Amino acid sequence: MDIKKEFGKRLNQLRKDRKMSQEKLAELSELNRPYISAIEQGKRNVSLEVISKLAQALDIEIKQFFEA
Amino acid sequence: MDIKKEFGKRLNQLRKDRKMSQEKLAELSELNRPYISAIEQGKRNVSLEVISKLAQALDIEIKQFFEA
DNA sequence: TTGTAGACTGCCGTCGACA
DNA sequence: ATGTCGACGGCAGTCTACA
Repeated sequence: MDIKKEFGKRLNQLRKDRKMSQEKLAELSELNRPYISAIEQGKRNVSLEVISKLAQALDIEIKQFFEA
Repeated sequence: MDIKKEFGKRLNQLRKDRKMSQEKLAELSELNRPYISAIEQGKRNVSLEVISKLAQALDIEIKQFFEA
């Protein structure tokens, strides 16, 4: 499957596991909410720095985005 | 350390482990050589699709970029 | 073989607004 | 709480060329 869609699904999963809203994730990651929405739908080709910010916000290591 | 620098160092390490030139890596990943050079020096904020291409070229999984 | 420069196109990431 | 739109500035990624 497309890497963007995979990443988006994983992000959505990790966020929901934490019962966190897109709004809250946007705040913690210092990104904006519509952008988080698009990422979770696999519409955006996010950069390393965005991946890093999201990992920090979710309190995980980057590699966890790419593990089952 | 800065995530871009970390990624660059790791890419350089993985490439050299395989005794591969930047030129060859550029060819396999369908990127261009000057760009590979900049990435390895931590100057570029690469995207998910580029990370994916580099992983394929090196025949590794993406998570290996983010493991020690 | 690698680093660097300049110029270019397209898209990332932002923001306000509406459903 | 989430999806979507439109407009925008800045930078990702390309290419040629030279050290």
